[in-house]
Amino acid sequence: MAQNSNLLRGTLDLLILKALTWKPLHGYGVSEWISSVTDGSLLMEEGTLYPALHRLQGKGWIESEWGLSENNRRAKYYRLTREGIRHLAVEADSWVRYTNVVARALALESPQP
Amino acid sequence: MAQNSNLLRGTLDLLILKALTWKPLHGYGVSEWISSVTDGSLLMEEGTLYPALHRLQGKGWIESEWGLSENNRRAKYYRLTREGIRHLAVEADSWVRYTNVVARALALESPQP
DNA sequence: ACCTTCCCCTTGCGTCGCAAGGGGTAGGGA
DNA sequence: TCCCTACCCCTTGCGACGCAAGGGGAAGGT
Repeated sequence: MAQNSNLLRGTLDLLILKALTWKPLHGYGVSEWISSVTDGSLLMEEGTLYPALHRLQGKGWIESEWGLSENNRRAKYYRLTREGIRHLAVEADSWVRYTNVVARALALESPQP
Repeated sequence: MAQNSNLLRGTLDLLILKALTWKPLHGYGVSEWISSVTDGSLLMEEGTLYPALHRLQGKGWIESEWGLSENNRRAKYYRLTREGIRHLAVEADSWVRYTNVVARALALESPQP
């Protein structure tokens, strides 16, 4: 999948929040999760990911805590806040409705071959 | 539908190009088409639309010609170029694949209520 | 004469993905 | 021992672009 930043823009927060619904993850883990659930087709640059995490924390949707990773490394673990859970639901719903509208528009039959 | 510019970003070009698959339209007509096929749920600001049209023309995907509207007004009509048609197909396909991947990720069952 | 609708445009601003840099540590292999 | 890879965090500069807020002008009705 070509890296289309315009597409990512509408789903980045969504994907990160969704990743954290299972358990607290560090940034690296989030990026691994995203890569895995998209069959490696979606790569997230670190220069995209980390600022995004800080942004989400600034909005109060996630909170962080330093800890130790499974590989015995210093890592910052992020967890969803109650507000983050709520926001994820709202934004996911809005995303689904929006994409449905667009999909319907694109599916309209145009004239000519 | 809340005006989420992050979502629009990935679909604006797509919607404009799709609108022009029927027949040449002026900017105002494009915005009317989009509003109509989305049941009025997607409003496009003029400060968004016109620069977008110029951008698409710059890429060679559409071309323009001054004419007279049905209301007897001076209007610039845009039409798809051959390249524009090709690009629309490619981008639409990429959009569908991308949204499918994301939809699948969002549909994964998270633990906890 | 005015007002609404139609139709075009630009500037300034803020957001944000990305490329390109930076740094540091753990563990294994040469 | 030394290096190399994998892991893990971060920032700066830049460009792209949606949007709010401005602008202008002409047609048709009241």
